[in-house]
Amino acid sequence: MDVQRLELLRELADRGSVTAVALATHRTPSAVSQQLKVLEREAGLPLTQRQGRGLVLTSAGRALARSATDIAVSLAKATALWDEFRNQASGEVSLVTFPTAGQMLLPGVIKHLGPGLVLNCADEDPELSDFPAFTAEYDIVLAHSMSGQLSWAGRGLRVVPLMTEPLDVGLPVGHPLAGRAWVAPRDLIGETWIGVTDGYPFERILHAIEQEAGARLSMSHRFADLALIESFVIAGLGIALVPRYTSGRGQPGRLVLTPLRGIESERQIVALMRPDRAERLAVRTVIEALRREASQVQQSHAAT
Amino acid sequence: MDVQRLELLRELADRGSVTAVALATHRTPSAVSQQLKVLEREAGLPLTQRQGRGLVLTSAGRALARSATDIAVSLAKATALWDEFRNQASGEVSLVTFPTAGQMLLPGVIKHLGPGLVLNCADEDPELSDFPAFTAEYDIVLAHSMSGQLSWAGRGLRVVPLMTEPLDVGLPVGHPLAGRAWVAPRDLIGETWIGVTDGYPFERILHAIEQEAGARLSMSHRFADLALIESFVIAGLGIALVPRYTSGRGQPGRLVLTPLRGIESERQIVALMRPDRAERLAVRTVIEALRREASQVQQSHAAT
DNA sequence: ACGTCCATGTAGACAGACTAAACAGTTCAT
DNA sequence: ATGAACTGTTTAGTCTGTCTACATGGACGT
Repeated sequence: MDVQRLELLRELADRGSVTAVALATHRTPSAVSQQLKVLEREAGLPLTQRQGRGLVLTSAGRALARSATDIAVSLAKATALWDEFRNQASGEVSLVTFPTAGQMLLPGVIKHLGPGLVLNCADEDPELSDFPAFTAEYDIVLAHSMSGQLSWAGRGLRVVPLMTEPLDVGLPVGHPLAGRAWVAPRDLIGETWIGVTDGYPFERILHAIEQEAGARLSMSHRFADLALIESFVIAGLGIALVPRYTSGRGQPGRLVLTPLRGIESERQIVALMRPDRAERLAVRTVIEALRREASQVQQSHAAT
Repeated sequence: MDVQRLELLRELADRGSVTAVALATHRTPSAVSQQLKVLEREAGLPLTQRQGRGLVLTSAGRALARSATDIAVSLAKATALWDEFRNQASGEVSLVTFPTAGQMLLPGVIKHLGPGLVLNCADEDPELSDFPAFTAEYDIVLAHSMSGQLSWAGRGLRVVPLMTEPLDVGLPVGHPLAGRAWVAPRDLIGETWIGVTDGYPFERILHAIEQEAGARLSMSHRFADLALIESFVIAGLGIALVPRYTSGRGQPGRLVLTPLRGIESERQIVALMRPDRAERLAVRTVIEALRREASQVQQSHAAT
């Protein structure tokens, strides 16, 4: 029962193909296949099964892969303890984010990171992305979900809530509602909306508004990029739901954010991690920095 | 941070010398030394330190060895889960016992053990033995202690209580006290005692009797072997404290066991294990059998 | 039927952990 | 004081095991 081999099985469970595992672990597919074969012989019963041209785990294989995760976690815990002992958060940490969260949090985080800790960031369009899948590739995945709704529970991932960001109604200067301290769903009937592509949390809130107001909303466009949506709103082509902390940066003063009452209108920004990676000291350090930065952003907005 | 190397460090912590580790792991001392050197280089700071002609762990080394134990435990847990999955308790289990407990429990345990599980037993004289030290060599160590008093707490060992066995006063047939249902400490003043060698739990009870009765006891001999003590008692050379469930087998009917009241007179029989070994399915199975057997012995004596 | 995508065999190269033997320091006895 | 016996370490060389490179054999889509 070699740990390395078990790790390979776990990777197979995460990535779904021998080739992907080989790529991720800097090996040839042949090597992976051979090691899995040895593991299977040691285990005493089939762990994998051919399906089409691919390979899937048997129930036994999944069970063993779960155990492999436990081992990986306790191994990571041990090395983290060791790093604490020497108090140095070693190594590199990789991170993916969706654009707005990255813009809001990452610059501040990277500035306050100690030396010897390298944070490699990347961004990924949220519309077409399966956030949990990225945890195989990156140490930390910044994702968003509706409040209360844990879309990715039960996959065995570590979920750390970072902040909840209100979603306001974005209005152009001069709009009839632009002077109001807040608006209710019924105020919004008859407006033209700039929508976002499917899969966004915004979507559900719009439906909730429709439900509450008792009328359908007219949706004129569908964009993924926030800056694009904002420019349309500013141009008077419609109104939109926009995240409070990350809106209006491009053209300050020309977009009016108005809170929406009567509906819980917010998105939750969380960090997703594979449990073993979550234990690494370097990763935990970054997570801590993210939480500090998030609460700071929230406070600075509450003050104004 | 290789697991095998960490395991070696852990063994060093347990056994205290490179040679001992080499012997236990079927390697040459050279191999052990080399691997420890590699580990030290990986760890980044000294783990061992020469002391005299031996080698001791630094505080850093001890810390890392502790982590290594955690890893070993979770690894053992995983393989145990796997064995459960295939429901077969694989492999061999080694056990040491002091003579009386072995005589009382082991035959019954071995009889009811399933196939494919081999139990290797050995006995060790309890007088000169440091029970915890045997956990390095054997999977299960049967040890005894005074009730309530955990002589071997805090060493990071798993302790499973098996039974508490009363210690009665052994009298020869025809002794003035032999007809009594029970005796109190004051009844025992003036008797000549057959003692046991130092370190035995018996010792403390004798002291307690002295304290309670307010008089010193005269001790004529000191033996380790129970059968020898019994034969002296039967010969009328003195009386002795003997464990209730394992006495009088050699010459039935010639030794009278009389309960001692007014003093807690019992010994606790426990199983000692290294935490990682305690997780193995085969080991857990044996422990379960031991507990069953122990409670059965206790019940059968309570019935008479 | 073809090329493409998989996983898997086979042969050989390479790395790393081992043994054997010589070495160096400490302890203890004579 | 000196040698014998014990530590752990170094060196050189062997060997096991994991890797790569290349070839093979199915499964899918066109």
